[in-house]
Amino acid sequence: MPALTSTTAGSLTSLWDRPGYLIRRLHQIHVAIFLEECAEYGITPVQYAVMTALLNRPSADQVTIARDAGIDRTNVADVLARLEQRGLVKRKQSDKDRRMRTAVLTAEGETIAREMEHASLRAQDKLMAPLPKSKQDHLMTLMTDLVEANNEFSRAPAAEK
Amino acid sequence: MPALTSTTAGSLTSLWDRPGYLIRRLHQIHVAIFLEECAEYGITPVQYAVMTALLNRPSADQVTIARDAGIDRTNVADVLARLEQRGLVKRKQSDKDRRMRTAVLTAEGETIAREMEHASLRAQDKLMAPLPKSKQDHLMTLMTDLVEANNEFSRAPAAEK
DNA sequence: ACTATTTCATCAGCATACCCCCTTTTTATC
DNA sequence: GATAAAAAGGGGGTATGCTGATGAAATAGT
Repeated sequence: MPALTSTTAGSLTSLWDRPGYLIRRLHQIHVAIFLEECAEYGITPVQYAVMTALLNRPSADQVTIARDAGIDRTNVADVLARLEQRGLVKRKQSDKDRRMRTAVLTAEGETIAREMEHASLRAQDKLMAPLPKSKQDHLMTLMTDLVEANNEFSRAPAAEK
Repeated sequence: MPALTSTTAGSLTSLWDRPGYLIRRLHQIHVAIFLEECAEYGITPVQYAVMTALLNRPSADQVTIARDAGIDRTNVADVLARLEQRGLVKRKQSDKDRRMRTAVLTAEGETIAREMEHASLRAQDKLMAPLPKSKQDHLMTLMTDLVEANNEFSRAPAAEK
């Protein structure tokens, strides 16, 4: 570790030496850029993740969506409720297991999800632009390794790739 | 693993290829680990960032704290209110500028802030442990570069190191 | 078949994080 | 000195993310 320079008896640490700080700031920045680039759709990053999960696996139940998108179960229900209110998603009770509520994208929801790919790619590019391509790839690899290795520590452990 | 392969024309992207997804997950995981390691103190990562900022710069006003800690200024007010309620922080109106409310750590707040350094370092180590030291440093460098370069895009642009 | 456990969903509650708008106070400009 | 612009703080509102509790339904073990 970069050696948290202890200046006084109480070692005043710079926040910039803390991985948690950098991760939090990176998250803030990504959300800000995403919302800006996708403003015309009024869709948040998490909503987009849920819609992508539904694109890949239609009629999934909420637990499956949570695992696919790496989102907390209780939060998935809230997100789906908002998407349903906007007419982008339809939910119904499963016939096989009446505890489950499955969700599918509506025609409009699917259209938006597919259209948003361009905007979301713009947001990615804008976020990563300060790094040269090789370093972008390196960063992706490092983050992937870290997320995979620590996956179980989160309340919302994701399904594998 | 189920391998969500792209089945139709619409190039279904795996969430794992998106930097935003990895950053969000990394953030989730860090928060979870931090809360676990620091459970005895009942302090959140953001609260700890604010307390660190106050350790480095006592009697700062809320805007300065926001810039030091990289937190939205409306949020800083909420965080300070909670810390004040717990007796870890004291706020008062500035004499020089009566618009400002300055904050200082109480004796208890300062004690906790200093004691928590060990727990927070444990959390850092646990988060970064899956990577060898050299890659940890590399990741820190890449994240720092990205945050510095994109700093202005965030709603809460931080002060420089 | 019956009980015990697990699983899925929801609700209430707290903390973060941001937005917009408003009031108060300070500073800048004329 | 009056007025305009800027800055600090707050309130209200929305979305995310987690915890804990409750209830309903399915499954496992006996």
